[in-house]
Amino acid sequence: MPELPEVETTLRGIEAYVDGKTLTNAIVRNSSLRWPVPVHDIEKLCGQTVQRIERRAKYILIHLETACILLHLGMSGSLRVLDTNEPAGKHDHIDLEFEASHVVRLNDPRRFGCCLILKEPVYEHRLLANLGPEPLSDAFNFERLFRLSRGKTQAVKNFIMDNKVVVGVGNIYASESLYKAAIRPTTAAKRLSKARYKVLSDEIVAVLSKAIRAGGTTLNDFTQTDGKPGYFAQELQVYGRDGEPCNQCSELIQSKVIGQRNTFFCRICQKP
DNA sequence: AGACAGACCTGTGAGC
DNA sequence: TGCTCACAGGTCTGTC
Repeated sequence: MPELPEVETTLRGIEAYVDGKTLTNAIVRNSSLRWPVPVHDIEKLCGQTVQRIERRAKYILIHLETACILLHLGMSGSLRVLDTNEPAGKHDHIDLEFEASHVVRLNDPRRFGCCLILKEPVYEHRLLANLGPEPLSDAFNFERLFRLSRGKTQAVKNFIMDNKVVVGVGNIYASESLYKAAIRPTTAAKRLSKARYKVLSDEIVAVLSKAIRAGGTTLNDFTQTDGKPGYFAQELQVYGRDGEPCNQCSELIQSKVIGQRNTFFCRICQKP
C-alpha cells in the first residue's frame, strides 16, 4: 500500500497528535510483524516526551528522550488516530497512546510492516545507514542518477526503485515517473543519457509532490489517518491501466513483469 | 559485486 | 454460492 506519498500523508496526519506529546501507554496485541516487536523496550519508553517526529524513506521515526520508535507500514499497514476507548479490530497490532487521550493505532493485515526501537546513533542503524537521498531534497539530482547508473545493466525501473539510489520510489510511482519522462521501463540504466536522467529526476519529484498534495493513492484500502482515502488514483496515467488507451496517443497501455513486479507503460510514448 | 529469486502474510477478486 | 488460484502498494536475505 504505502509508498512515499502515503507515508508522508500518514506522518502529517499523526504529527499534531504526537509531536511534543508524552507517550502514556503502549499496547502490543501482536508482536509478530516483519521482525518481533520489542514489547518491553516500547513499554519502558512510556512517560517520555516526543522530541520530534519525521519520515526517512518510508520509515516513520518518533524520537523520544532516550530512544526512537521506528515504524514501517510494509505493503498493507496504516496508522490512524483514534480515541483511547475505540475498540480494537482485526489486525490492529499496536497502540501508542499519547497524553492518555488518544492513540495512534497500527493496523497491518499482511504484517510486512515493523516496529522497532532504535538507540542513538539512530541513523547508523542498519535499516537507515545505507539509504540514498530523499527524492524531495537537494541531495537528489540527475547527476547522481547518471553517475550511479553507469555500468548498470539492470532495468531503469529497478534502478530507480533501489533504495541506495533514491528512497521512496515504489512500484506505482516508478511506472508513473517513467511514463511522464517518456522512458521505457525495461531500458538498461546505463543506456540513458544525462539529459534523459534530468527529465526523469524532474518527473520523479513532480509525481511524488503531486501525489502528496492529493493525500496519496488509494487503490484498495489506503486511508489517511482520519480514515479518508487519498485522491491520486484518479491521476494515474499508466499504473493498473493495461488494456486501456494511453492518454497521449491512444495506444493500449501494456503491462510486463520487471523484477518480479508488474509494470505499466505505453510502447509508443516511452522510448528505450 | 551485481543481479535476481525467494521469503514473509492476509485479503480480494476473477474464474470455474 | 462456494471453492481455488493468482496477485497485491515493500524490502531483507540468500544464491548464482
